[in-house]
Amino acid sequence: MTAFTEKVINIILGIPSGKVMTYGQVSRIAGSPRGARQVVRILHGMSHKYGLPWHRVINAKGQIALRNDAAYKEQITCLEMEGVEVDINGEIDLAKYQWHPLLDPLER
DNA sequence: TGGATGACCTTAA
DNA sequence: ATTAAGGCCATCC
Repeated sequence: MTAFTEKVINIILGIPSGKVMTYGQVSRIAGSPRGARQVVRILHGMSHKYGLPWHRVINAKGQIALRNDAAYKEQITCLEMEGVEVDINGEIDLAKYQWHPLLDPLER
């Protein structure tokens, strides 16, 4: 387990209900500008074991990155249950629901 | 065009 | 076999 992974996990765990974050944002805060894919990997692979709120992490477009899988619908259900308005196409209003963890010098 | 993004695939322990 | 870390490149705007 690397510091990067821990950071990512910590960030994800820090996302409150009703809020979401993007891969790029998480990866940037974690310290890797190009590490979005690792965030993806961590979510996909480790969330299952660690019980991370993977459903609160979406892509930078404000949409569900998943396809029409069961997980896709599951994520929408979870998000709506938390109060996040999810469009029929899986689009989420980042302006309202994107979570800003701390003051990030790297972000923005 | 160029830059940012990514729900994977591969290798290592 | 399982679990974790790492990355480069195609795709979209």
